Amino acid sequence: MRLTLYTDYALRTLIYLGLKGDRRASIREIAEAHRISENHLVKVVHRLGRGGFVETMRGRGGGLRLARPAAEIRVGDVVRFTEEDMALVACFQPPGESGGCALIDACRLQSLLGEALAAFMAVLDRRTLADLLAAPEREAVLARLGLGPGTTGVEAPRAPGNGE
Amino acid sequence: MRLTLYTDYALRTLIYLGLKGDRRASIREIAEAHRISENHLVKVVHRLGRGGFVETMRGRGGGLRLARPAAEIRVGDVVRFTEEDMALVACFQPPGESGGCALIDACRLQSLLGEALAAFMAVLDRRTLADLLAAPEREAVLARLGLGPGTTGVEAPRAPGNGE
DNA sequence: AATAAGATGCATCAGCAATGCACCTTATGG
DNA sequence: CCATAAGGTGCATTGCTGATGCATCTTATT
Repeated sequence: MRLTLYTDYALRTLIYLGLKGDRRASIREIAEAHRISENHLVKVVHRLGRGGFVETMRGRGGGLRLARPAAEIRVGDVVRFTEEDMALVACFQPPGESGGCALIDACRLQSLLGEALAAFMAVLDRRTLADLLAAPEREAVLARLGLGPGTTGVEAPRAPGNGE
Repeated sequence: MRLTLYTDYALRTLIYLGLKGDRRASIREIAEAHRISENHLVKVVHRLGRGGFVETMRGRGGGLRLARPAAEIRVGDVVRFTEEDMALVACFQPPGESGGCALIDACRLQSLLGEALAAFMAVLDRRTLADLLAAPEREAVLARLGLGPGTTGVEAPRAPGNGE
């Protein structure tokens, strides 16, 4: 029972962007900060863009940014969006000659697992990205990522006309 | 986010044994009924045996049986036992030179996912195998599996001296 | 003994997540 | 208007590991 790395990367990217505030970040920057595959991250970011979670901008000086305030991005929505297969078990196909679960009607397993999954998601739906950022060690991590108040070492100057 | 087939088979095996009551079933019989790999099922059953969920008996006339009444087998315990990896996300390794999540201290993701997982398991812990067997269509499935009152076609006669 | 069951270890297969690569599109800046 | 820096897109490849198959052993019944 695991979430895919895809979802993992998506959440980490959103957290990174949340920490960064209104400044844009490039995919490369995020990939290097987390030491993950840039190629893979490209796809994650793209999908997050199409899902309305981040706002991407092409071309020079482009990059990405949260499309909405962190407090309005529910963790559950992100997981639901990035995690494709939430089936938990195979149990497809009606019973018959070509395989399939012979118990399908009798066993309440499907509904039980569905109920459990709902409970899982309910917890994630109660929290937003903002909750994930509200940690006591926030300052230390900002510094470690080079995102501190001084913002040294990161070549992403405050975008003009985007002051919040 | 999926459970392994391993867990799936384990649950289906227990359901089958629960439907069969005090009569023993062979691995082959269960594999054929569900049209799944006998080889794989062998390992599942063995593990269920070592976990105290089923009682196996070697040799002629052997087979397996629930080790405890269905009402005393909690679904959550089965899943916990058969599903090895309940980590959900990678996020291991402390931050440092050799990879690892740089956000590890700041992000509350770990604890949030842990909370969600607990909610998931709590639902499964509220139900026992007996609950999974209590379906209205029970009779129909018994017949389909050849486990009906007549027990025709299954060469597993009522074991002597095991009347409950 | 013969046979029918489970026990066990090892080899192999296969699906798919993960990654890499090539190339395209878009935008900014000089 | 070209160079460059960003993201967009599709396809090829890799690699992990769950899943499967095979061979052989042990145990128990008849």
